[in-house]
Amino acid sequence: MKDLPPLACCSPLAREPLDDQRSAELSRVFKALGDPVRLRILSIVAAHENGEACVCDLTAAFTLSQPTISHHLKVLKEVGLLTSERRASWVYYRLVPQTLIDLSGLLAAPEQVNR
Amino acid sequence: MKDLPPLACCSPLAREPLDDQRSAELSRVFKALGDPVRLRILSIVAAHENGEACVCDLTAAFTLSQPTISHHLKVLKEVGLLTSERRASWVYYRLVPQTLIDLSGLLAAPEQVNR
DNA sequence: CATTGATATCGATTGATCTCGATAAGGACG
DNA sequence: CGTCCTTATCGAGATCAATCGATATCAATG
Repeated sequence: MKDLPPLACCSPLAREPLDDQRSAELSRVFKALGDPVRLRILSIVAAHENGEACVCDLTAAFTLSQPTISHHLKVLKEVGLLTSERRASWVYYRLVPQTLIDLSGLLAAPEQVNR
Repeated sequence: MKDLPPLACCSPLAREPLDDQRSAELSRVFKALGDPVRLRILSIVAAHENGEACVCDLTAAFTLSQPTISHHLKVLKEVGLLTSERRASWVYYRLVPQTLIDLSGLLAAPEQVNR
């Protein structure tokens, strides 16, 4: 039995070679993910009741100051990973699923991700 | 007809709430992706003949200095996104598909990524 | 409308990162 | 073995990012 030919293309990254502008856009989103605090914030928001968490939930989960959490939330919002909604005194954050799906699809094709 | 209940969980991020250590590991990989030059390097390597490219292919694709490209390659290699192999005078880099697949699977479940 | 509680913004500081030129190290080749 | 070519490492300069305390904004409430 012969070996299968190597895949011509192992990642969607290769199908659309990134030009300068696209790589700049994408890198902003990955850079936002490139901080442990921000990753945990996303994880907490995603796992929280109703898929949303207020700032107070988040400050409670870290030993960081409230302005620092607020800063990280702003970064995540600016790149389209989170949205926010004010309800009374509280601001609730939730994931933007499509952004995560887009990134996921860029890194690997769905058929590669079998679990 | 009633609304469907909201998904309990829209991203694998939520299934395994990230602890301190895991978020630190993961953020290192995302941080490596968080630079436009490095994203383009990955893209060029992936799209290159046989899925590999030597450093000279990469320096030719940028206006950056050779030490700068070498630095970015080191960063990508340290987090497991690239491997390298020396053949004669040249060093060839290629993607590590599993790392991309793992990240992809963390951001979105395969069934979310329909294309 | 003054007060209180929740969140955002500002300015400063400290530490990390990108980039480069200079140089070292690894290999081919005459 | 000296030279040349390719790649990696080093050290420095400049820019960027994380964090904090102080303070502003916004909404509820008495």
